[in-house]
This record gives sequence, C-alpha cells and structure tokens, in this order.
Amino acid sequence: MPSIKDVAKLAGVSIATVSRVINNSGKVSPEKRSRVIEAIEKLNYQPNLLARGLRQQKTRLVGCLVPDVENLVFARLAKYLEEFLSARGYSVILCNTNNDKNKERNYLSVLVQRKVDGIIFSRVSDESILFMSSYFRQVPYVVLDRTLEIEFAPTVKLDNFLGGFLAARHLVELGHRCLACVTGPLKIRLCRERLEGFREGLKVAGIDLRNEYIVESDFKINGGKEAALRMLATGNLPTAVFAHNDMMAFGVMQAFRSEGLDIPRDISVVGFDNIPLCEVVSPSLTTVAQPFEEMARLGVELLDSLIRGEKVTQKVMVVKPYLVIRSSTAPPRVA
Amino acid sequence: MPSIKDVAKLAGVSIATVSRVINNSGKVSPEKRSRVIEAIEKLNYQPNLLARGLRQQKTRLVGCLVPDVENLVFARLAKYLEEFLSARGYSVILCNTNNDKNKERNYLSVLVQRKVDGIIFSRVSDESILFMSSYFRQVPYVVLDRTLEIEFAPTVKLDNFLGGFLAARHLVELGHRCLACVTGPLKIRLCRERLEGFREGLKVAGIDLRNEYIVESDFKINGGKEAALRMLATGNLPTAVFAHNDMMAFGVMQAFRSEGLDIPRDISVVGFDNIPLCEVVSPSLTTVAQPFEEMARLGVELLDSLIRGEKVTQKVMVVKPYLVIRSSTAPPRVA
DNA sequence: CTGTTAGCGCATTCAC
DNA sequence: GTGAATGCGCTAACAG
Repeated sequence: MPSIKDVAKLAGVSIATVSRVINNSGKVSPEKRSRVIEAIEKLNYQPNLLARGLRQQKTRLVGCLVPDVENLVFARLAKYLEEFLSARGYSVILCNTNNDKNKERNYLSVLVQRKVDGIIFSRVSDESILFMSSYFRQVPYVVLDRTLEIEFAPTVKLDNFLGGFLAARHLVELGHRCLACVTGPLKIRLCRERLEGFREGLKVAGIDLRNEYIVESDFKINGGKEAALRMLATGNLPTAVFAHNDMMAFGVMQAFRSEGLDIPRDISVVGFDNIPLCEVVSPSLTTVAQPFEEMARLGVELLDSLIRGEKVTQKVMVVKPYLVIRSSTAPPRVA
Repeated sequence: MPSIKDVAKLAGVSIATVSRVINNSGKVSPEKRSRVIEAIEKLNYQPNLLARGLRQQKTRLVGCLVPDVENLVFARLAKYLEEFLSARGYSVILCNTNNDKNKERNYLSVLVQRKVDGIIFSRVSDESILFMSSYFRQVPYVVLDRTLEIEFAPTVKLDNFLGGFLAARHLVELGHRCLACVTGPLKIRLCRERLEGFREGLKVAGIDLRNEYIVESDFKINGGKEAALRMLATGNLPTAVFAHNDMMAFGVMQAFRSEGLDIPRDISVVGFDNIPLCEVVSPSLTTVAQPFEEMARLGVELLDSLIRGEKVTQKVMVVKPYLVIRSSTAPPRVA
C-alpha cells in the first residue's frame, strides 16, 4: 500500500504538496499539481482514512442502530439512511441490535471507539439511551421512529396518532360502525398513540371503540392470525379491522379467509407501514403509509447539521402518515 | 474525550503501562493495574480505534457488499454475516450497492481507504470484481452466493444444480408429468444452474422439459404473476410449476388463484430460498431452502482464516440446499 | 515489571 | 508556492 510519502517521492515534491493536491487546499503550481496527480494514478494511491481521521478528529463515519434488519420496515429505513448518508460523503456502520439491549450497549461503545461523527438510533431501548447519555455531549445523534423521554433529544418521528385517526376516518366514511383494532405491544408508545388516534377517529363519528374489540398482539403475521381467530371465537365479528402494521394485517386477512370470509366483502382490513408487499397480496392492502424516505432524509439532514455544528432550531420533527386506499376496504354489507 | 495520556496521568503511571492493562499484554503489578482500571472508569476512557488501527495496521473492520438489503434473501444473509462477524470481534460496514455498478466501485474504494481487514462480496457484478482485482492481493475477501470466473477466488456458494434437481424430483415423485419452470434472469449463472438441475431431475424420470414451459422472469413477485398469466394465455397449463425464488412463486400462486385455480389441487408450486413468508402464506409454500446461516458462517470463518493468514486448503465451499415440503404441492388430479 | 521513544499516515502550522 | 516539522492516540521495541 503506497502512502503519501511514496507519492511525494515519485512526484519529486514534499508530502505537504501532495496533501494540498488531494484536499484541494492551498495553492499549488499547475505543474507540480499535475506531477502529483500523475504519481497518484501511477501508484494507485488511496489516502488512509484512519490517519486522516486521527489527524482531523473526524471520520465521516456514521453509525446506524436498527433493531432488526430483517424487518421490512427497518430494511427500508436502513436503505434510505445509507443512501442519503453516502450521498453526503458518510460511510455507514450498520448495527443490527436484534432487539437485544446488550448488543445495543456494545455497539454504542464500539461506535464511540471508532470515532463515528454521529449516530442514528432507530427504536432503541430506554436502557441503551441511558447508557448512551454519557456520550450525548460528545457525539451528535438523532433518534428515528421512536420518541425518547429525554428533553431536547433530536428526533424525527411519525405522527402515529394521526395514523390511527386516518384509518378510523376512512373506515367510518365507508359506513363501518363496528370496528376492531389489532395493536402492537401496548408498552410501546407508538402503539398507544395509534390506538388513541383510532379511538378518536371513531369518537368524532359518535362511535365507541369497545374494549373487546381491542386485541393486543406482537407485530408479527402469526400474531395477526391469532388475533383474528380470537375475534372469530367470540362469534361477535366487527365489519372492519385496523391492524398496527401490515404484517399483522396479512395475518388477519389470512385467518378470516381460511374461515370462509371474504375480504373486503365481509370484513375490511387496514394495515400500517405500506411495505411493498401490500400491493402484491390479494386483495391488495389498504394501509397507513409511513414516509420512510422522508423520515430518513430528515434524519440525515438533521444529523448532518448537528455534525457540522450548525445552529438547529427545530430539533424535533414530526412527519405525517397518509392513507393508501387499495382493495382490502369496502363498505360493509347491508346489515 | 480522554486519551491514554489522561489515564496515565491520573493513575500515576506511564502510557505504556496503561496500554498493557488495556490489551492485557505484558506484566503489570496488581497495584498499578488496579490504579489504571480505576482511572479508566473514572474518566470513562474509551480507546481510540483509529489510532490503534493506524498503529497495528489492522482495524477489525469488515466490509460487506450486498446488492439490496430490502430483498429478504440479502437481509437475512446480512443479518447472519453481521452476527458471526461481530461474534469474532469485527465491526461491519454494510454497503448496499443497489445493483449499481458505480456504487459498487465507490464502496470498494471506500472500504480500502478505511483499511478494512477483509471484504465479503455478495452477488457483485463482474465489472466490480475486475475493478477490485487490483486490491485482491492486498485485502482478503470472500465471495458469497455467486461464483466468479476468477481462479482461486475464495467462495461460498450454493449447489444450485442440486436445488433444481430436488424440486424436480419432489414433483415427479408426486406424480407430475407436465411441469414448468419460471426462471430468474438467465444471464445469471445460478439461474442457469437451477434450470439445468431441474431439467436433469425430470430427465432421469424420462420427462422432457419443453421449451414452452420455460418462462424467464426477474425474481420479482409481479414477474411471477406475469409468467403465470402467460402460461394461462397459452391454454396449455402444466400441473406443477417450479419458480427460481419464493417471491415469483407467490406471484405464480396469486395469478393462478385469481383465475379460479386451486393450489395445490389444480397446480402445485415450488419456490426457492425459504424466506420466512413461505410458512405464513396460504397455502404455505413448498420450497428449496438455502442454508443462509450456514453460508454466512462458512463465509465468515473462511474470511477470518484468510485475515489471520492461516493456511486455507479449501477455498471454495459448496453448501447443499434442501427441500422443505409444505402445502403448495400435491399429486396432480387424475387426468 | 516499568518508562521512554519511535512511528503508523496524514493535515497543518510555520518559516522561507 | 513550498517544504520541514509537529502531533493526532496508540502499540511495540527497547532499555533499564
């Protein structure tokens, strides 16, 4: 591996001049510049980013923590984060925490040791945040998709209440009066928000969301199936179901269909997330879409500003979900 | 950020002693050791891995190139790679090339500049490999899931021919005599291998795979749909279909079902990959499973050996796929 | 056992 | 414009 010295020697200049050429800083005579460029190409020289980082005290590295890359939601988020970060000249260390607090802790430590310029957290546990808090003044960070209880934490989040509300309004407008909600784990704040938004959407139409129509589940497809089966078991079916994510909605649809019900003729289903699969299943799934790309873009912009030390006035950004109407929702059958 | 100097000062020892404690190298008196440890904790000192990497000429960083993290196959692979690599003390820079040759090129360059200890390629283009070849003697690498035409390239790959063969044998054993294959892009070698394996599996049963029953597609769900519709259009339906991945198999199932056909009563379908969705769709999908975890494990082991400079006798490893029989396959209806 | 020192590769003063 | 010298934080070689 050639170093800057080798280039300098070959070009017959000092390493300072080579550095100036590489970084386009300072004045260099055209002649020496071309000699340096020639040497660089001849040696196939690549600057050592470790050394540069050590010297400059910045690395153009950003760490991204996600709970599960196999989850389509986070795969998507990760993809966009990476795309926008690399467009701004950052490399990304992607850390899959697997929802494991110890892994989170470890990764945070590793990222700090590797001197990342910033960190983007997505849905980490409060414990990790606590652990991380000792670094909070040392390394810029942005929290994505999850609100922290920490004041002033720079955050990009979805208006989950609105998401639930949109689902409710859509179903009410179709004429549904008997609705159910399959939630994610209610210990997660965003689930509570989605539920409350849904409840409010019904309330403004004069409909009560009865407790027996709230089924708590786990964001997984099988959880959705089980939730639907539980409803079937009561014999008291709603005419429409709102699930807190698309996977559970798929499970709900499958369970109902396996019992001979037709979607949406017998029961309408609304999901949440708008993962690509929504449009390919049949019937295609009406869902509350999360603007992942926008969230990633905002998160990256925010982090970049923080890293560059720019003054950031708005540290908490809330993005709006929107409804994508497909074929899984329809007016209820006339009773 | 405290440095080793601060620790040394606080503990009243030299930086060499601190280094010895950190790395557990050399002998240090118990007393000084505990003083150092105390200082480290007090200052919340974290070693600077840039400096260490620069000094040691190794970083414990590994770069992983995948074509598309949103694709469940690669998300899975990436997850396992990360898991096994971090278990061995490596951090991972995950690069999503988005099937873009320029991004591949860029990433390779970045990884080299960041002095990664090794690289794991998954399904990169031949062009990138060409570009990379200038580094091949400088940085250890392993090719996953795709064979290169380069001699001696360390590789972990699937026996794709066997995969096709297994699918064929299963269907033939069920009694099918009229079979079709929905392939991925045939310019990709592994698709040709899967197809040939399938053909051979039929051949040993005395069945010819007729050309009109080979439909080339694109690995996507919609591609599968279209392929099925094309078959329907000919009016000459097979009794079983083998698709080169699960997503296309889902598309095939959907298209057939939307035309009133029943899976597996009217038509059996076999997929490839064994993504988690296989067991949750209905009917659940019989498929040729790729042992992603094993591939990742072998790839990481191989790379680690290479990095450590161990002598590696077997540089090309071929892993075997296996059949997972679910509900999408059944004997054909009696003609 | 322990401390001093050199140097990894680079950007950045500061003289000239 | 240009080069010599310094130091980022660390490990390793060496001397004691």
